[in-house]
Amino acid sequence: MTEELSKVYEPKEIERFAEKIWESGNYFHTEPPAKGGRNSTAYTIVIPPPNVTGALHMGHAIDNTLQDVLIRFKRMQGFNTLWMPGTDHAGIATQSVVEKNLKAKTGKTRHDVGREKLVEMIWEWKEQYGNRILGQLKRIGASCDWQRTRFTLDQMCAKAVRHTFVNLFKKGLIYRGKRLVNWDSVLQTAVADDEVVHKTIKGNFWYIKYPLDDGSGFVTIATTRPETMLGDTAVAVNPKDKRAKSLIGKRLQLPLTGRVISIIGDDYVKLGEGTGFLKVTPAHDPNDYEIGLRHKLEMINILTPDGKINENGGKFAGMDRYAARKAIVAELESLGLIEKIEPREHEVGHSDRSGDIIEPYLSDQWFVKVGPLAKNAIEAVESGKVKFHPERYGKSYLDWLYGIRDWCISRQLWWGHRIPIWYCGNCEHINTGIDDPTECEKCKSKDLKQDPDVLDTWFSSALWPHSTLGWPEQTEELKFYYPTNTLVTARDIITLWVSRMVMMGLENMGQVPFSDVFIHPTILDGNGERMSKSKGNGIDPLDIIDTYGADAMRFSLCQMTTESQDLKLPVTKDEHGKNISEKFDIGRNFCNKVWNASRFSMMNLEGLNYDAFDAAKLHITDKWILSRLAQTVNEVTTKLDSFEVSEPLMAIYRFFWNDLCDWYVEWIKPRIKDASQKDAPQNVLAFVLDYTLRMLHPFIPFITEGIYQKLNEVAPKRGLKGITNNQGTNSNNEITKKQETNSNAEALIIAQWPKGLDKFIDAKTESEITTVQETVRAIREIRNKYTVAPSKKLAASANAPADTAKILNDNADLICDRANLEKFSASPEMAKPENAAASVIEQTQIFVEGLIDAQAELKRLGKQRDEIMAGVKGNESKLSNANFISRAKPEVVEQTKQRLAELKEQLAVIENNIAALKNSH
RNA sequence: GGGCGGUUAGCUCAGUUGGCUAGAGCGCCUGCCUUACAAGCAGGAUGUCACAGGUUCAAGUCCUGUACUGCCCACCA
Repeated sequence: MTEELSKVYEPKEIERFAEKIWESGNYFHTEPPAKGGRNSTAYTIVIPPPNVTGALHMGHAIDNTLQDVLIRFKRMQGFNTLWMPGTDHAGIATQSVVEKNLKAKTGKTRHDVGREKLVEMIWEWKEQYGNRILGQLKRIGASCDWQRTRFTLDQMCAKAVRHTFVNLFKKGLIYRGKRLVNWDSVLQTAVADDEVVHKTIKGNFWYIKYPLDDGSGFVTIATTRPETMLGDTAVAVNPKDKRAKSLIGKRLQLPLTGRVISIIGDDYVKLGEGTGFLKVTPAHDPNDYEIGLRHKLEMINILTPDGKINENGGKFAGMDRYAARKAIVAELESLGLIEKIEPREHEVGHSDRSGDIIEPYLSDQWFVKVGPLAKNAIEAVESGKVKFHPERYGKSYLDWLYGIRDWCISRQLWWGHRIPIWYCGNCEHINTGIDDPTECEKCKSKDLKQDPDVLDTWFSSALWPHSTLGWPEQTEELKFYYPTNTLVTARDIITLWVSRMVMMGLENMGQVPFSDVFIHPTILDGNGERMSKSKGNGIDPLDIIDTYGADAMRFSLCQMTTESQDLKLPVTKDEHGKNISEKFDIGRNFCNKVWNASRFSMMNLEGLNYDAFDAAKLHITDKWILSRLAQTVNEVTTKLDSFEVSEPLMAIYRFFWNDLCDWYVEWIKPRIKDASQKDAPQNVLAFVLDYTLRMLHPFIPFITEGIYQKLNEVAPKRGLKGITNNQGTNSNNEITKKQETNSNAEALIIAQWPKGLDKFIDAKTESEITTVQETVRAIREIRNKYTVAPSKKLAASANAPADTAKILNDNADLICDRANLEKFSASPEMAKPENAAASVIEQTQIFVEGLIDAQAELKRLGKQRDEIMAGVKGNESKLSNANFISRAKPEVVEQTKQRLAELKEQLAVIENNIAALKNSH
């Protein structure tokens, strides 16, 4: 990078270069100011900690890119900016991956190796894969404060978890109880409601006859899970059912078990549903459980933790539940007790982690009583203390909280935060403590046994915004960086995670954990399906980075980040088997354009003289590009602040490519080569490039930093002398104090975000240049239509109203330059030369001389006439409508009138030209 | 079953409070290797804004309904 910019843009090279700059300046790291206290100069984001189970995919890429955009934007604005990184231990997910691995390699189960050994193995796994994830984040360009990297299971987080549990337990908000929970028979643990995914599967509806005890017949029940009959303790019927009166209270012989059960009446049974008779299995169905409680029925558990029939299943004991289902159906069939079998599709809960079918299972579990916590979390959003962007996602958050049920937080796993509860061997007392208790609080017995279960992963994730800052210690970090500012995530964890962070943040800190929740689109594959490992449709961001570069990937992802809820990302494989997608072309092409425009600039900034700059000598094109820059800065800043990403990025894109490259750079080429004129364009170019790099930096940090460093070498002293003030620092942050001492900073990452350019906004200049550009385009169009060689110089002229003619004449050199003309002039009296092609813009006729193909000209003009005619008709019909005149806003009516008058004039001119052409034949 | 989205050019998508002839990128067509850039330059073609009603002077935009489609939530045997 010490030589001039290489001819070809090489993303890898510049990525490595920029990384080194950032590392050597330690710019990602930040500390609270010495004087302390949370104030408006802090800006904090905590990363949604990726699970250590695997590698990152494009969903993470977009999530972290957007966080980095915000962080870099705010850092440049001078905030003391902390992006807290880390990973999540992801209890079930990680343990099951390691267990599978163990089984595949050694054939052993977790019980073979034991708790301690298994946990050790998982830690090893975590080291390996956690580091890989952090490596991926670095490649994406994430400017996290890596020195603060946390893990949900590390000492600091563990302390926070322990405190939270003990506090809630002492408040009575955590309790233990025997409840029907979602049981995963593969992982052998309870899982939360939201870890259960419902899938439609094809099953059967089995109609089974239960004989009446008195031999007077039978009732028929219908079920999708026949094996659960082993646990039936009643059959229910709606009391309003016609058959109810004679049957309630009667007794049934439960087939295969010989158990006698009663027929009971319960409103829950819906009339006309099934057979009208409902088998009641309180230990294996949530509704039946409720019925069981109401009627004080016996609850018979028929399953073992690993999903087999237990000793209560008689001769079916020991069979897998699905084998038992078959056997039971077969036996019932042979007994003639199956009335019929109907195929039926129904919703069945599956474990999100193991994929196993969830069984409702009665067991002792720990719960959080969420009512009071949810109430506060609801209030936080309803009062606007926490805002969702886009707003509509606030509704799913609130809906969920309004319907919330107690949260089962215990898991029968080994990987996770162990529940800080000790049972006394001598009395019934349940002990808890922030430190491990050594004796029972009540009877002083030393016979204590810790609860074997661990906590749901989300319990520790819920504390993430404050646990990572050191809570419960009142650290300087906690005081300064909490509450955090923005949480960036996808919509699928609004309930699982966002809501719980709000609950726990309010509970532990008394303050919301963040003020804004930025929900970005979900990335789907080309078929519109969600990416997942099992489907094999996930895309590794490193594939994309290898092919297109990190900046190109970031650009494209940002460009796609609109308010829509999904992003389709069709990919194909290249010859090396890497995923590629033309969606990233826009980013790659743009980065290439930035590279080349910068190369051009560097080549033309040699000898830049800051002190020679004279504001009085600014050319109209200089004023124009500065005005465009100022407008763009304003738009970008406003939109980024309101969580728009695509729009501000595309505003810079248009400015950079269409204004700066297509017009300004071309226009200054002659002046910049002329020693007597070069000072203004050189200084303006350096300034505009500098400020454009600043705006682009949050989106494409590597390439902009690389170029900025080069710019610092080529033009160490820059800015517009006498106009732009050297921008100082507005921060308390030690790092950002290093911000520009002159007009430039030592690194772009800490350069000041552009501001205060409103003085450059110049509507008159912009409108004049627009007139010039339209004229150039009209001439080019004619050239193209006549396939005039680009190198051939032509002569052109224009008939225009006096004011327009003046603008055109004043800028004739600009027009000649961009339309490749040898001469151009305009006046209100200008006549159309013989053999000239003509075009009409507004009140102006453009003539390009020497083009005499009458046929082609007629065709061109005919088309132009049709277009204008359509406009005339549209406006006429509006104006002939009395209601339009009377009801539309006066300025709209006035506009329409003017527009119509203009169009009519143009039409007349074109028709004259057409007539003249025809006559000349 | 409840809730939230989507349907705009061949493809992937923008379109803020209703208001000039509905836009971008890619792809396509024509002409250019013009000393920053062929990953480029100049120009061009392409739309019943899903469908049906309604409100309005005016609807891609607001309202109602329909169709298709995606996601979230949900204990129906």
